[in-house]
Amino acid sequence: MAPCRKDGPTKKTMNRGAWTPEEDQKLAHCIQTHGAKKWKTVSTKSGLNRCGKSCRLRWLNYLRPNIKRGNISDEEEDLILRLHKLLGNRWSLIAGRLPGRTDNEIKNYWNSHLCKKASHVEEKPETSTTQETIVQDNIIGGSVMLENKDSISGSVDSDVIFDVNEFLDFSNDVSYEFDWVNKLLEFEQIQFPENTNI
DNA sequence: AACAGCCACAACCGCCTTAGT
DNA sequence: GACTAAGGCGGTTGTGGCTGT
Repeated sequence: MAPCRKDGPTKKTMNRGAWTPEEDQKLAHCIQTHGAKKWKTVSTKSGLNRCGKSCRLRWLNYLRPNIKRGNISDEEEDLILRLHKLLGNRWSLIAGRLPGRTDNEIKNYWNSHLCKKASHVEEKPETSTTQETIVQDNIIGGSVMLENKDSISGSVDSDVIFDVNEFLDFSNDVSYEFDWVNKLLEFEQIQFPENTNI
């Protein structure tokens, strides 16, 4: 969609750039009243000369409660690497598995830190892109069917089936639970035992 | 001390999807 | 079903701070 629509303030008259503490305060106050969904309403009622998208971004990335900033742990980093391998640049999905982290933060972290790391890993021979293709090919139609691929593993003796909707449904996860991660890592180890030491 | 280059990150842009009419 | 407004997402850019020369 267009960033800011014709009705209301135009691009030229809108506030842009860094947010001030006063703006943050106004935004937080307005969201308390109107909720963090109706961004058009929030942007107009708050008196901020910002478009709804800008308000949304500011809230989601900085003002939202329970946000973790900085200090991405080794565990989280490893998780990001693995998830990126599995999901690609689906930052919102990846962020959904890291409580308190935002897609923007993860995206930035990836671009500035992990991108190099990942490409370095890929330079090594035997790091298969085939497996990625297989995983992606299998995430179709609401379920993930991971079949026994002799050419890759040869040691798997049964099909593994995930419900991708369940797998990617992050709505119920509040705490830092690793059940799903374990599931993923187990799968990785079964399918690609040679590639578990990222 | 001054400058250049690099890096990290906040914010913006534009496309796509979804919801409402 | 067509149209419009709004939300969501990923890519990109701008800028401030840090580091090396």
